[in-house]
Amino acid sequence: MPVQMHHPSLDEVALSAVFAALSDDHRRGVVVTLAADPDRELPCSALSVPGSKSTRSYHWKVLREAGLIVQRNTGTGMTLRLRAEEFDARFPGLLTNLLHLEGITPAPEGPAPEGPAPEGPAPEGFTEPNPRT
Amino acid sequence: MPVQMHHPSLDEVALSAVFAALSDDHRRGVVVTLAADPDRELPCSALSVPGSKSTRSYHWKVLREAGLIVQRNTGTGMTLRLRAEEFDARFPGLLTNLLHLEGITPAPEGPAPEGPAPEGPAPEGFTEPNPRT
DNA sequence: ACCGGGGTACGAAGATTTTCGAACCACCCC
DNA sequence: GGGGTGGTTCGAAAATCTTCGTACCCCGGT
Repeated sequence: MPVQMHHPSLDEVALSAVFAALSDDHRRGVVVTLAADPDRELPCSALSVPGSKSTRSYHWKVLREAGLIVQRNTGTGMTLRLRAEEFDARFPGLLTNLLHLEGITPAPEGPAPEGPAPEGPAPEGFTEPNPRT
Repeated sequence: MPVQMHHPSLDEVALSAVFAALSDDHRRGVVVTLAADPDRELPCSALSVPGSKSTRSYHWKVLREAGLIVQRNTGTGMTLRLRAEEFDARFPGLLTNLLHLEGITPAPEGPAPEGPAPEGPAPEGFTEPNPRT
């Protein structure tokens, strides 16, 4: 009924909701597409989610309630915008990592051409959190 | 029936399956608990997943089919081991990021106390993938 | 003012996930 | 070898997620 629907504050969204939202290929595709856009905002007519009007609307809702997008009303039509900064503040690195996994941004670690840095926290591999205390 | 059940190869698991597996609090708890262990392996009697025997077994199966764990038979009882290296090779950074989000490992970027490095790829914030080409 | 495009909310039907009990299997210990 | 412990699998029941049609709303154009 309101011309502006409800968007949760980022600290009331649970990690479970985020993973659930991202576990669907179409929804994940929307996030990736938005992230790849310079404005991180696109008319939802530009997003490739199959199904009827109501089905598409349902998916926007899931993404909205996971804190991933804002839906904005633009007279005719509507746009989806990725809540990139807010989201990254709440779940640091998640979005960034998703884009790496989807190949949108290059992996942070190509094979280092020279000069390995055995000092400092190497940002690659799976560094054990608790190396045998 | 076999004494050793089927574990998928990592490159036949889809990102969707991983997110679906991690969207459950109990299952995510298992992954985090295993990751916090120095051996990344624990008897499944040590994991805190509520429910009947069959329910617990069902959750191991979901995690197994997401490529997250290996189930090993130890005479009496059974252990779950996190497939950390393999998994990280297939989905780089995902596990690492999860541990940060769950507060198991410190965030890679505290507020740098001194000497900001405006050069080089800053590993924080949500760096735009495609800054307005 | 009416119409049409684009969207949301609400049920209901269909598909998938989660839970459980029962049947069964493998191993250890007495 | 028999019994108990710890686990898997198979259905079936319950809960949840997904899809869709319908009703309704808002806005812009004619």
